[in-house]
Amino acid sequence: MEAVMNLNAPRGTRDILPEEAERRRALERAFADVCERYGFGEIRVPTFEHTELFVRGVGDASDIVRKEMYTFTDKGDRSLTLRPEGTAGVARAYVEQGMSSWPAPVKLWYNMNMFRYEKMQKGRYREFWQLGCEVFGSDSPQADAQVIGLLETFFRELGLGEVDLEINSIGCPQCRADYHKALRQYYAVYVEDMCEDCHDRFERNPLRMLDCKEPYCQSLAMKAPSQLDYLCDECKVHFDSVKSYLDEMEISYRLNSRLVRGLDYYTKTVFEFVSSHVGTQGTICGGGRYDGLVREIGGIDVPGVGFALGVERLLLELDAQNVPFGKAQSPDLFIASFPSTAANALDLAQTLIRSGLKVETDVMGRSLKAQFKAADRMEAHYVLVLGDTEVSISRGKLRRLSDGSEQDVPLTAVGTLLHDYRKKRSVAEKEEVRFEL
RNA sequence: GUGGAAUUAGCUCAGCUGGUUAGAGUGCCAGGUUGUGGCCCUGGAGGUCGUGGGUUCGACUCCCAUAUUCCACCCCA
Repeated sequence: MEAVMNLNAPRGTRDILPEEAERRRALERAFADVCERYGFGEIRVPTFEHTELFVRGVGDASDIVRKEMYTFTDKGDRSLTLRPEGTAGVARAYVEQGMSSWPAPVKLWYNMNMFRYEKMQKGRYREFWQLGCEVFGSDSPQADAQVIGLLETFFRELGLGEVDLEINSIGCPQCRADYHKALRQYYAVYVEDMCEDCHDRFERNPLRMLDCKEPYCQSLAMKAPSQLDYLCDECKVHFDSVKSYLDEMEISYRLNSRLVRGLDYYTKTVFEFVSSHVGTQGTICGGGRYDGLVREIGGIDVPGVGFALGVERLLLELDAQNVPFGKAQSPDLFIASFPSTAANALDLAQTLIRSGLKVETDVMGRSLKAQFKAADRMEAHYVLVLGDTEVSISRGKLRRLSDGSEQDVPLTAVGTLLHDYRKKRSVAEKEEVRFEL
């Protein structure tokens, strides 16, 4: 009966250790910074919402709602669901907080964890993080172009290359209905011979038949009618404008008439940033316009456009492209001490750290030699040996680990010197030149 | 949800067709002069071989279950 404790993190969840946390923090900061420059404000919404919100918002035809939600009943007998995506919750907040009376457009960004009950693969987790933006209140193609522009800026500032932008328009409910009809008409004669999944898709969501991987289905998809030919005038003009704005901003994109979104709320513009490095989960970022969403969840008729960016996939991509990003900074100084000077070391470290430096001291009672090894391992820039002599004359030798050079300095000058060194380092880094001291 | 592969020291992995005290590299700790790192040398700690059953004289090696990961679908960030 006594079961052995399962020490594994639950399937699809993971521990984020300091090294990765550091990179994430850098990523999140960069994103927040770009968003603020584009005039977006941060929003944080609850981790769980009433299940009904996602069923209505994301759509009961979507896979997310049909089989991937973490739904539970609380003690008040309410059905709640851990958010599987961000937009529905943000849209709910928009309605509940009366943001429709704010000066339009309302531009929000978020950084939140999401939960989807899915089978694991690289770059696909049951708890994962998304960075996202939403623009409420503008039906202008300028808004579509601006969120894409924001992403382009973000990727550029990260130093990320080799991600492709794909765009498409899936029209509005009216012209999409026409297109669905046309698709069904086209597929009707073949459907018997198509794969099992496509039988289901034919009934539920014919758009999906277009990106089926089965050879036969794919051959049919090649000749299937294109959504773009069925766009109504308004949707067509909108899409053309989006494209021309992108052209104007010199953002390259690939038209993909078979690009579909997994969530039901999308209208008109849809887009993805894809990479070839993340395995089958090549989509790093997905987004689009969702003009019907706010009304669908019970608000007024407000247009919206936004995107969600997968943090784990972006990190994989940064790794794959060897983008140096968010590396922890090494200590400015390691203070080596002896039992008799431990207190002095702590005190000096305290002072220097308060001045803004990163300083390490030994708390393992190690030999001097071992302290040097430790300092070397953490790539400290300098080591100061603080022994009885140094304490009594208030001077010490500051040793630079990169070349072993030492200089004799008053202890009171150490802080200033190190700040000075640090400044020179950062300047050198910026100009990508070697610096001499 | 479907199909397949993997799981042995902190990490990356050996371990032949089941046979005595389970290995390497790396990392970690310590020593190689009594106050000085990176190289080198030596030593040490660390594994109930994912977990639970079963077959067997005997299982890390075979069988079953379960957990986790990975791959292909599905789908998505």
